[in-house]
Amino acid sequence: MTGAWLRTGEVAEAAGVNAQTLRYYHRRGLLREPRRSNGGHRLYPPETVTALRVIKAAQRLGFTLDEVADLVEAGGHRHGRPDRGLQARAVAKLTEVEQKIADLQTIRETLLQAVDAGCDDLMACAASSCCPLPFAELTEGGRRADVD
Amino acid sequence: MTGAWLRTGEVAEAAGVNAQTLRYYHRRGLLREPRRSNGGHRLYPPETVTALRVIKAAQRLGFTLDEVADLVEAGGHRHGRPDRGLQARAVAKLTEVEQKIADLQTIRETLLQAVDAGCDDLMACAASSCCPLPFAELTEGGRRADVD
DNA sequence: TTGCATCCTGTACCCCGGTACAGGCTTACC
DNA sequence: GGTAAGCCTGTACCGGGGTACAGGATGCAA
Repeated sequence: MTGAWLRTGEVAEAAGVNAQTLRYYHRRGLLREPRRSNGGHRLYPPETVTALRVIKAAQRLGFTLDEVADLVEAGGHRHGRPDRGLQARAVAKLTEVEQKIADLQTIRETLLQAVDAGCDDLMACAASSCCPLPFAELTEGGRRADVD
Repeated sequence: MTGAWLRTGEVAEAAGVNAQTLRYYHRRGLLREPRRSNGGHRLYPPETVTALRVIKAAQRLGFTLDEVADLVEAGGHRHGRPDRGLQARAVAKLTEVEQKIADLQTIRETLLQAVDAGCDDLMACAASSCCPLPFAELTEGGRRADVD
């Protein structure tokens, strides 16, 4: 089973990422360093392409690269750990995503109101209070802004 | 009318921002440079606090600082320009926000499916295709990812 | 006048997810 | 064995929105 090793560029192209990104993921601990040729060139097993697709999928689901690194790690040595990573983390991420959707919907409402009100100069509106824009600090009265 | 000038720290505190942020906004063209004391200290009119609140409100609505700078500028010399900035831009931003909501809802669905399916190791799932996660490139078949 | 808080400028740094470049070595093919 | 494409390393840079720090000048009150 020595016929299928892939070089950096081949892996990158197959997974649809930049070759530099591979090195970056090694640095970030998302990919293990593969074996090397005598001359020092990396030689990847074909599964690496799958690993990259997994990483990209997780990113699309809103996980940061640090979180992805955790997930991969958790998947790796999940040999009887009580952790059971993926489920719990997916649920947590789901909550985050739902919060973000709610936030954006608030923003949407506000924009709609602003358009309806037809105001045309922010400073003038702020002065005359004709405008429904939330000039007061939302971040103190409502939910915290430092969360996202 | 010379009793109400505010110093940098006073403005910053009244508006709930860091004093350094004021300098940053000057650099970005979001605030005009105010008058100075003999010694070179900035002396702001009280409206500056309102201006800062407006900027923060616009940010909360999803405008970037560059966009806010445009909006402020447009509001300022809107003396017969055909531009009529705020309305058009608010509508455009509304579209963006709605797109983001739609994207997040797709992500939400996918996460829900992943949780339902109960898979626990990304790599294993990717290999066995038991898992409903979109490991293939969504970004090519579906909507473009370079938009946001 | 002295002392301390505040302010000034310029510059560097932070996070995040990469991307680019320089200068040199390896591999693959003819 | 020559040559071009590809790969190696280290380092610097991008954008977005700030924050921090150094070293010096001012402002204000006692």
